[in-house]
Amino acid sequence: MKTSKPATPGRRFRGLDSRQRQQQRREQLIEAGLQAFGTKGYHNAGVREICGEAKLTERYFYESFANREALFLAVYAHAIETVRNAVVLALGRSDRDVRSLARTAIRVFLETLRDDPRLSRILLIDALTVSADVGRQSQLATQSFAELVGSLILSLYPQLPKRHVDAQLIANGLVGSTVYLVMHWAANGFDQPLERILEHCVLFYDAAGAQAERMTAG
Amino acid sequence: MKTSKPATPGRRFRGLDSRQRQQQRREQLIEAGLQAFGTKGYHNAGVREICGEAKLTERYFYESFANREALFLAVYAHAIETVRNAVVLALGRSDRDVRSLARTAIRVFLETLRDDPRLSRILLIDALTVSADVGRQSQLATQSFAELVGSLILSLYPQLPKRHVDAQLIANGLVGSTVYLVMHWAANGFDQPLERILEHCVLFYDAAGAQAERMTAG
DNA sequence: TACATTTGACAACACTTCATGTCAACATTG
DNA sequence: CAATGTTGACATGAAGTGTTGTCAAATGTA
Repeated sequence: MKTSKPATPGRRFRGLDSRQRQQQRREQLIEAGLQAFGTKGYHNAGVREICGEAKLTERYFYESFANREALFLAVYAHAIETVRNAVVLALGRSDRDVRSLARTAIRVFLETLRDDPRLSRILLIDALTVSADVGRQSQLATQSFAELVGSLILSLYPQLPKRHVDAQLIANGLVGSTVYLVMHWAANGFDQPLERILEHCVLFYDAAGAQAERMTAG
Repeated sequence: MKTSKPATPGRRFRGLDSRQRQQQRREQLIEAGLQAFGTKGYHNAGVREICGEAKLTERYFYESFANREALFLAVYAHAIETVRNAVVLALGRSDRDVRSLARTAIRVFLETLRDDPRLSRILLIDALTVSADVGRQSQLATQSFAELVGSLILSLYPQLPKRHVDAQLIANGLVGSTVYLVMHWAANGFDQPLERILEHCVLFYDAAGAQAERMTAG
C-alpha cells in the first residue's frame, strides 16, 4: 500500500479526524454494496458502480476492501447482524412461553426482510454463489441458527427416540420451510399479508412439534 | 451466420451425416456444461473451459448456443428432465396408496441427486443467480412441482378451512424443507445414509398431513 | 490420386473489469 | 497567505472473456 495509515489520529477534516473519515467511507461503501448487491445481485454489480453509488472513487474502495468479495463479506455480515439484532431485540420484550417466543422471532424475521428486500437477496440467494469461501461462511451461519432450533426441539421433547429421529435434521427442515416460504413471498413482491405467511411458518413448527410428541409417546 | 446449415442431410463424416454430427456436438457441450457448471458453478466456468471439457473448439460452441447463458438453460432443462424422468419411472411401478407414492418419489429424488451431485448445484443453487430470466424459469419449475404437491394435499384433505390455511403455502413449505435437507445433505458430502434423510423428509409430509387433519376436524 | 468438406488449433478483436497511478483542485492549519 | 494534507475525476495497464476469423491438417468423395 502506498497510503499506509499513520497511527496518529491525523488532521481534522470536515470535523472528523482521519480514522473517523475512513470509518465513514467504509460505511458508505457497505451501504452502497447492500444496495448494489441487493438489487442487481453480486455478479452484476461492479466496483465502479458501487463506488458511484457510494459517491466515492475507486481509490477509497481499495482503501477499505481488498476486492469485491471482501466487500460482499462485510455486507453479508452487516445484513446478518441487522436481522439478528432485530430478532434478539424483539425476543427481549416477549413472553417466556416457547411457542410465542418462536412466533415473535419468525415475525420479526419476516418483517425485517420485507422492510428491506435487499437483505433477502444477499442472505438467501447471492451468498451461495459468490465464492466457495463465502458459501461456507453462509452455511455456517444458517447452520448455527438451525442448531439453535435443534436444541430447542430437544429441550421440549427430551424423550425423542434418537435412534430414528434426529432433532438436528428436523431443525434443518424447519429452517428450510421457513426460508423457502420467505423466498417465495419475496419473489412475488411481498404481495400476501405478513400474517398469512407467518401463520404458515409456525404451522410447520407446530406440526413438527406434534409429530415429535406422537413419536415420544408411541 | 457464415456457416448457415443447408437443409440437406450433408456429406457423411465418420458414419454420421451433418445433422447427426451437430446433434452429437450439442450433446457433448451439454454434458461438458453439466460438468463445468455443476462443479465450479456457472460464474466460474468460461466458454473456453467448457469447450476444452467437451473436446470441441469455440466455433462449435456458437454453432449450437448463442452464449453461455443459453448453454446453461439447456443444461438446466436437461438436469430437470433427468430428475423428472427418474421420478415418473419409479412412480410407474409403485403402489397406488398416496403415502408410499410420495415416499418413492422423494427417495428417487434423493437417489438421483446423490448419484450426480452436479445436478443439485445446477438445480438448487446456480439457477437462481445466472440471470433474471433463468431465475424466473427455475422458479416456475419448482413452483409447478409445488402446485402438484398442493393439489395432492387438497385432494387428501378437501375440507381444509381455506380461510385460514392455504394448501399452496403448505406445499411450498414442504418443498422448502425437502430442498433444504437435500442441500445440507449434499453440502456435507452425502455422508449420512439416504434412508435417514428420506425418513426426515417424509416426516414433514406426515406432520403436515396430520396437522391438516387436525384443522379440518376442529 | 485430385478435390471438396469438415475439423481442430489458435490468432485476433472488441470489450469489460479490476486495480493502481497521476494530477489538479480543494480544505485546513500555522 | 503559504504549506500541506486530502479529495475527486480520470488515465492507465494488466488480465480475462466473449466472439469471430484464419489456415493447415484430417477425412471423406469422385
